[in-house]
Amino acid sequence: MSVRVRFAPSPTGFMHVGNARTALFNYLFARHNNGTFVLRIEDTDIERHSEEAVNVIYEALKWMGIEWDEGPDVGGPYGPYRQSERLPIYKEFIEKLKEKGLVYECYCTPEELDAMRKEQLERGEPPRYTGRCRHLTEEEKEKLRAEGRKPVLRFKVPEDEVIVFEDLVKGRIEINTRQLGGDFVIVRSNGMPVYNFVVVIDDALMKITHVIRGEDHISNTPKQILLYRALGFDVPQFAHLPMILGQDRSKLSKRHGSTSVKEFKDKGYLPEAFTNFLALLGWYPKDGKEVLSMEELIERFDIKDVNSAPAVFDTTKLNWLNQVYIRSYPIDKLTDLVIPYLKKAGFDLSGFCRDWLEKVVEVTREYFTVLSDAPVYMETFLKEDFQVQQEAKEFILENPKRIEVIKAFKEKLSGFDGELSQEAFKKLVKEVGKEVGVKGKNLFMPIRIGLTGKMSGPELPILAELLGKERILKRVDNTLKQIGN
RNA sequence: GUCCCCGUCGUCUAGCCAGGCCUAGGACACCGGCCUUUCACGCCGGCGACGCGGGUUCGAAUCCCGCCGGGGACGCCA
Repeated sequence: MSVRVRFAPSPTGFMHVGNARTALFNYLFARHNNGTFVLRIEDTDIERHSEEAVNVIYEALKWMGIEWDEGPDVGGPYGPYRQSERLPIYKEFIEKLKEKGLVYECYCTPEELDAMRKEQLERGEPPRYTGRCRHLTEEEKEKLRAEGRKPVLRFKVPEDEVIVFEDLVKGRIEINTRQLGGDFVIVRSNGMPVYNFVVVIDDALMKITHVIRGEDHISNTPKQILLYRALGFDVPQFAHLPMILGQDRSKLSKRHGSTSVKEFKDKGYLPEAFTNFLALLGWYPKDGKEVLSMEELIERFDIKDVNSAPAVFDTTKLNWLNQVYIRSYPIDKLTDLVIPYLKKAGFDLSGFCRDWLEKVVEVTREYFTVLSDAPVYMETFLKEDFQVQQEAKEFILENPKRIEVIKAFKEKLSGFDGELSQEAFKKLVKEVGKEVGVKGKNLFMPIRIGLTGKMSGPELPILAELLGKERILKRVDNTLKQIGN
């Protein structure tokens, strides 16, 4: 039987990194096994659902390089792929359970249930539904209905049975049905079926063979297995991924900082780096190679190698990976990605040709951690009226020879004719050094400051060649003016 | 409270199932050096962990028990 997995997010308006990793692991597992990756939208909670929110999911997956074989937009043989469109299907199976006598109507109100739970907790008991509506007579029901109560449908949980499943990540898990919290709701009073029920119908009908999801679903699994059995479906294999934790070791949430895929995209993380990083959260390749393309991830991925311990979400390594990818990215693609950040930072790029811009990206890329760093480092090339750094000013003022160097350099360059190649620039600097009688730091640093206003940056000759005579002259004047000469 | 899951360097992890090859390996971060007439890159080196206590064994990170710690779930959310 061929492998079929699914990613089933609910459209909340943002894609959490935990969900992103779940999607990725499902995808890697599917591709590694030549299986099918299904995208299903879990929107039974209609109030919150919006088309916009579904798009957020599409965008995030696409950005990460995850493609789905079946889904709401691309269709597939087991559609529809949106739970809100599957209501008639659910109805059919609800009827089946009714016929079998495995469900019953419960007229308890949310308030009553809350009170019950509270009491139980106070008595130190685990909160559970006591099953008090289990044996209501027709008359009693009629009476409750007359009060205006609308019933929910509850599934009868067997008394004392051990549900066992072999989790692909965690190993054997056994849970007694007594721990399930009593008969659970499968249809709300408004007629809408709940997650634990629809997920089973959908996974079964969509022929899902492996359910790969977060560890927080372990406690739902026995309930779902009960439903699979009740409906006569084959139970799929389960794989529960360890939780992703924040710095404080609690479940990662908004209060831990950036947790949505969009935020990482906007900060300027490359999708390759982000995906690579996520893959390493809870999984490790046998050969220990850590920088891996999607193809390489697919090749190596095995659900059995997934770690069962939770992982702290620490972006330090993501930063490193991003640098690695930035340095090896195709320069035209990288330039495309960098330009929006430059514009946002207020640079007018109309005066620069594409070719030149790419060259600048090439010599500055090794300084970026994230793409949003680009403006800071590229400013050196894009702006003539830069601010001279305080540290640089002080350095020049420390020794009168240093300002002399800048002036001599300006003089020499003004009289220079022709293409300012790297070689020509080097020669020029050498002559300045001789003239003023300095060398080393005292020669090079003033020139660097003259050109950039900074104490550090790319190699001078490369910088000079890319800038050209006119712009260098403007810069030197700018520096001189700020130092007070 | 009850049940479930988890516990190796600061972080991601290898090793654990099939005990000795582990004076516990790698990566990131950090620190130091080299390279470089700057910074960064790169290269080399360093720091740094088996939660605790018992047991089994000639031998335990690995097996068993207990404790402690962390997390998750107990919804008419998914």
